[in-house]
Amino acid sequence: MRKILTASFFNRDTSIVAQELLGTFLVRKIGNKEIAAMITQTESYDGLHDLASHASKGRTTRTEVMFGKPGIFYVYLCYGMYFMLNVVTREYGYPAAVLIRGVQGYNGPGKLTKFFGIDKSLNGLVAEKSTGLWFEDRGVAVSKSHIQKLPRMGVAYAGPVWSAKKLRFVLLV
DNA sequence: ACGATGATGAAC
DNA sequence: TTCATCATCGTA
Repeated sequence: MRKILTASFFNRDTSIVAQELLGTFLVRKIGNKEIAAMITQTESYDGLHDLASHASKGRTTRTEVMFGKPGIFYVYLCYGMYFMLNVVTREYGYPAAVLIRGVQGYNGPGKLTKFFGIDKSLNGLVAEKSTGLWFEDRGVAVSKSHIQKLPRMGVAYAGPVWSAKKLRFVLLV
């Protein structure tokens, strides 16, 4: 079973999407080469009130895509070196996204984007086959007991309340 | 524990 | 136009 995830999958509660993304595959096609890896770690960033989210600063040139349609990519450069891959969730106009923090074999968001050849040119594009990067449900069953909930990483600046929230989801293998 | 390295947003 | 800040990683 191979089902490509579309807008209706992403147009839901952000932490539900973040959890259901675990066990699905991130697929990248460059030319006629196709690579895929199972997603094992995600983080949820939801709404203007979430101080850890870039969108908490409001609508800016950088955060604009987070207000966009569900199922588009939000890619940005971090620490001048690494690209971060996010997928926009919720309805158009509501700022929310899921950070793809790790796939099987490549933990760490900077490493996985390097491995998949992801850069800013994908920012704002729809996750579908024609883009060359999309999400696929390959029928891996993930039970709730195999999902670990932890605080998000590197978000101490968001203050004690928001940095403590368990919005990082890890798939136990 | 820390430096590399550059886009970003806010202040001036 | 300048400044502080950062959703990281590899080397110490």
